[in-house]
Amino acid sequence: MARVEIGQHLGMSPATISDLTASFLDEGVLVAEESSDPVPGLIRGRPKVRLFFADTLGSVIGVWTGFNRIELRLVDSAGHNRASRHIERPLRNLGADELMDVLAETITAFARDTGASDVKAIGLACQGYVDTRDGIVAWSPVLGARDLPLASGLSQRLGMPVLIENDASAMAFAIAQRDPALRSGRTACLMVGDGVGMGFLINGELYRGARFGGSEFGHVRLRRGGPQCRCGGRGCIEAFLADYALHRDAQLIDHRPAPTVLMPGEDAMDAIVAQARAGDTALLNLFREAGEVLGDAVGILIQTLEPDHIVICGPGTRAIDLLRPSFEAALESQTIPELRALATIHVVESSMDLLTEGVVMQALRELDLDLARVKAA
Amino acid sequence: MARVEIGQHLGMSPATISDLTASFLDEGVLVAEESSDPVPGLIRGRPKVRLFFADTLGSVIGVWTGFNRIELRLVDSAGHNRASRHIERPLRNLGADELMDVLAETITAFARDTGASDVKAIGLACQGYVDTRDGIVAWSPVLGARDLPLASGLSQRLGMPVLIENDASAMAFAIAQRDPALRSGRTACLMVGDGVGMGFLINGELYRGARFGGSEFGHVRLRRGGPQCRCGGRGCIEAFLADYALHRDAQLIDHRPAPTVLMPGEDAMDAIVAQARAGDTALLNLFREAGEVLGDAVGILIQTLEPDHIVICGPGTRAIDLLRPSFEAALESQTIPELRALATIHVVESSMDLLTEGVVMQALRELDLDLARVKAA
DNA sequence: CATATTTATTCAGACGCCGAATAAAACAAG
DNA sequence: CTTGTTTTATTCGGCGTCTGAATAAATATG
Repeated sequence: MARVEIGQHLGMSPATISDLTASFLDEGVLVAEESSDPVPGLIRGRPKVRLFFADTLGSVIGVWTGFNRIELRLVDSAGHNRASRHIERPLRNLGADELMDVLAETITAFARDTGASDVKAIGLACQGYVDTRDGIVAWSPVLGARDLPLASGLSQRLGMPVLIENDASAMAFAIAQRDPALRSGRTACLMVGDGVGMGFLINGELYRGARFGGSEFGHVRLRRGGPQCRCGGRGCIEAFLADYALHRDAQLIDHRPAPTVLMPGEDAMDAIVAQARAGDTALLNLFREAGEVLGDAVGILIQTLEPDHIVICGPGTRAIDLLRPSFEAALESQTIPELRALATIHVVESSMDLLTEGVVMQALRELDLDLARVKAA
Repeated sequence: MARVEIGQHLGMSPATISDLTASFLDEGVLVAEESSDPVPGLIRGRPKVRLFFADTLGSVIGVWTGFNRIELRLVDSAGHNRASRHIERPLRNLGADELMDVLAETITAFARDTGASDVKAIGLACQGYVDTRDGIVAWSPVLGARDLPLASGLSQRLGMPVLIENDASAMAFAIAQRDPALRSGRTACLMVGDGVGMGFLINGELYRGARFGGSEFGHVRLRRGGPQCRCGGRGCIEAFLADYALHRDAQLIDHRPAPTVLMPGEDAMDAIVAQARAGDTALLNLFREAGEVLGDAVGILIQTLEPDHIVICGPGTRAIDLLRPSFEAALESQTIPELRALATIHVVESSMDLLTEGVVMQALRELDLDLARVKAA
């Protein structure tokens, strides 16, 4: 954050950083820290002056569209969280126009209610395969539509640039921004929640596939003839680990009819976990199997990508204690020890509101790469 | 190859290329094409003069160590193949020193016999997880030893730099050098032969994992409790598709005892394929299952990495006609159509001697990145 | 032979970055 | 209070890379 530190990060001399930052300071894009350190301790020498982005350059709204929920967050140009909100609203099977109308209205209402008059861009994270270059949702387990031009549609309605991103990718990015260790080397971030997604980072940058999207790792088939998945297939990783899958299978154990609501709420999931922790063997078995699938999944990632870091995150980590024994057994039974030893496994109990932070940061980065480069340091 | 083309590839102006190449031409590193095009056709304007690397700058020997075979190739600095040889020699379970002695002697004899007195470096491709930075074979299904410092050991014996590489990575690199389309975007190259390996290229550069190695995708477990694999596990992709696996299972069908030789020769494999093509239902079943596993494997790659290109190569392609129906069915049944459509699937009937070409090119690239940059264009 | 077309080279200049010197801002010691 | 030490920031001359414009070179067309 201080000029010297920026230089070290970027491998450039302090002189260069002074040159570059001078113009930004003149323009008011950056501001220098006012106060000196209150208790600088035993450090000698001229104190470093940290630089921050000004908070007057406009703000960005980050949005996550879940299965039956919308999360919103307003962030100013200094990166400060100004407001956030979540709304219960089923989005499944809306028509394309209807969906975009609902999203545009929700975003407009959020901006109005929070008094945000300087919104410059929208970052939107959603489930499925997202073409981040053209702003198209190519495929989604939630939205019925395929090849939906979501970014242009929203951009037209809102009159500002809209960037869309896969939700697991946004989460991966957010988590890596919090932990510098995850920004070096290869980090595979498995998000378990509404579904299962994977964001993959190489040296802090999101891996992009053939159509500038991320991975659909959650729909890798692990068990032939396994349980039904939202994607229409059977035996996908998601069909064992996602909230809807655990909830459905828990209902089936109780011989209750298949649940009418496809996506359970947070409290329904908490109840299942509590019942399992209390010793319900049938439920424990369910989590044991889920842990095994998680171990198989992480094993595939390790054998295929040799990552430095594996992150398991999202609401699904609420039951990590129940998953862990079978997870570790499955992982060990199918990975080469030398490779397994290379990857450190992190469990990050992140909630979905971290995700909106990620999509905002990614949007800022895309919108102004020069600024982002300085910020990244 | 002509200056203008190099500039277009590197995104630089022709002026810059002239500057850069001028010094190389003076030093004799590059040579300009003498003859004008014999039949330039209907092209107007001053004809382009192509530049080549001189063939007098020394040569490189590329080596592949298989299960019971060593392939050698001598390439001069212009990239011309000067000589090649293969030797039947079981390498399994040799001690570390013994193995390196054998390799050093084989390479020395090859250089002597071919009159190559200007060998500047060795590129060596082998199976297993290779730390390409430190030149260490961290794990290998062939060599018993683990964390074997193969590069330094051979370098000491031969008195020249030795670069080692995973064999599937080397093959991927070689194939991509032949087809420019594979050098843009993401290319996953699945090599089926002695074992199953995968080389992954991003924009023509080999993907490197946490320890600067490639993937061990062949040892992803696809079928719990499946057949025995060389790695000690069960149900790995390799345990269905590799030559040794097909040969073993073919023997078992005939109620013959398990074969004593672990790795069958090319003619033994050809015999099995011929028998299957003649209509042997049990063998056809074997290939059907192998094709299914191949489809599952490619499905995982597509869902995880969203590659632009999938290449299936290596000796195992000899039976691609037998694999294809079940391969395509398995692939279709478990991939999201939008993602599957992004990846074009190439079957390249490459033999292992292409591999030595790849490891030489990779070695040249590592040894002199500046030259390689020009050559890549 | 003039014209068009494409390739290659020359040259002055822009741009980014750096090293060394210098200035600035703190603390420590006498 | 003065001097020295330490670390941060800025200034400035200069080096190296690359570029655009102009020019030269080499071929085909009419």
